[in-house]
Amino acid sequence: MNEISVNIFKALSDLNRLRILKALQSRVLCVCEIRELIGLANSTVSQHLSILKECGFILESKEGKWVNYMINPRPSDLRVSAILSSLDFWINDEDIIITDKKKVAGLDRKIICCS
Amino acid sequence: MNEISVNIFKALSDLNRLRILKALQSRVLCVCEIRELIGLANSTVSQHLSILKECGFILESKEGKWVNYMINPRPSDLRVSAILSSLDFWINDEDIIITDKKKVAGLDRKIICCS
DNA sequence: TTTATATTTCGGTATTAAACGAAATGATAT
DNA sequence: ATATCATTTCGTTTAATACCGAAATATAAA
Repeated sequence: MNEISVNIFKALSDLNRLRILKALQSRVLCVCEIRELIGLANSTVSQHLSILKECGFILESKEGKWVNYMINPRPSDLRVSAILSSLDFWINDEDIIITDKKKVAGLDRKIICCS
Repeated sequence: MNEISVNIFKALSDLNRLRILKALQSRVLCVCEIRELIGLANSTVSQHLSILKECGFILESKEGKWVNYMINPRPSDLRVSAILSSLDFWINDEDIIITDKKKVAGLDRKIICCS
């Protein structure tokens, strides 16, 4: 990855991307589930995910027709891993993120998708 | 300041602001000196400084007709102080920042200003 | 193979942020 | 008080980013 510092901060400079990172801290999510949580179009969510992926914050893995996204457990960039290993320190004061946390538990892709 | 996380990352998501932070790591600078280093208009530099100041990254102090800017030695936000106390860890891979470091030493407000 | 579902890519619009110069402000010196 | 210089604020233009819907792609099921 070898991202330059400004790109790392740019990736973190959008509230919706911070919401996604924090949601993925709870568990693996597919695009549909994230769209449901955040309330943006699928295509927009996909775009945000690709920015986070590009910097090494998250990984994707295919499972049938779904694409699962998860926090990268072993980022090559030390700054990215520093952020990820202390996510609660860096991101904790936005009301919406606290609300999201509760909602993530109730998300079920069997219900959300296929609609 | 009690800044929310996304604002902190937004403040860091511009290369010119990172350049300013790193330059202030070397020493206190006035707006003219920073304008000379970065190559932007005074008004633009002033705007960048106010964004960094708003988040608590830097402090200003007036000295005659000059306004000196410096790294905030005691930021109230833990995230801001975490960034500032490890600036070399967070910001170190942009070529221009390495170039800037050499130039800062040669800046002299007596020569730069008053022109 | 056709159909259905999930995701990504593309093209375009809307919002946000960066940049400038000019005018206004603040401070010092004449 | 007037002039000068550093800085900030204001109004505007330009560039970057966020967003959407439609079309394209990929996988799975019928």
